[in-house]
Amino acid sequence: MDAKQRARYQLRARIIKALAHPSRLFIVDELARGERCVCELTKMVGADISTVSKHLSVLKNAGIVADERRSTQVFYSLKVPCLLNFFGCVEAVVEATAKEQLAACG
Amino acid sequence: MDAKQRARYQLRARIIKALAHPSRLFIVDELARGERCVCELTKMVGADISTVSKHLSVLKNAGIVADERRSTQVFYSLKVPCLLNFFGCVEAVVEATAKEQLAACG
DNA sequence: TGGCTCTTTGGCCATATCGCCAACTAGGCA
DNA sequence: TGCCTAGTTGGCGATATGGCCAAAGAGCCA
Repeated sequence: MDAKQRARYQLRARIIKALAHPSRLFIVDELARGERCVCELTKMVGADISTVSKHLSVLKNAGIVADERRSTQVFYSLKVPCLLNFFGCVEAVVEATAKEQLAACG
Repeated sequence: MDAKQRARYQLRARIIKALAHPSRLFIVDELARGERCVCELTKMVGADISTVSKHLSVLKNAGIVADERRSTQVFYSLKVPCLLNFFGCVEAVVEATAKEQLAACG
């Protein structure tokens, strides 16, 4: 792995890392249904608004969501719909793992 | 987000988290071409063998790779080929972000 | 301007991650 | 058995992450 290749994988990892948190996954799923303001997401996630705001900035910095201020509210939207296909795959891993554990238990 | 839903997103996040590291992404990419033993991956990654072994156990615990001992070597293989589609999407984010930055620079 | 709501940022602490070294285990072979 | 290579595990220090509270911005309206 040379320097160029390493830089490439670091970029990718940064994006995936941004998705690697339950609250952020939930937010992406929710934004897939349409734009939401921070206060709406805060209620749904059930955490402090500052925490949710930080999660949103992580997603924004990774290029996954976009933000738009309208009067006093900031609305976030999903920039990358193809991520949704990925979740199907992740779900497949979840199910496969669950099956293995069931099998292991007899 | 109720307890059931939260557990669901935690499972997904655990899998995504396992992918959220440059070396582990590289390993997954490499395993997509065929199985590799730890020593081969160690050479390619260019880190300590203990470090690579730990990365592999992270991927294994997430259900992403499988391991098989053959004599003194342990071969790892990819269990979830659909992840490769995901990388295409991640790459799209990388490129979109790069374009934005170029545009921002004029 | 002051006051209000919505949102972001800074600070702090607890916890998790990463990478190396060192020690240990597994299997092959003389 | 002893010795070798391949791999895993434990431990340590450095660094990053996640959550809350408190404080600061941003925009509206009186």
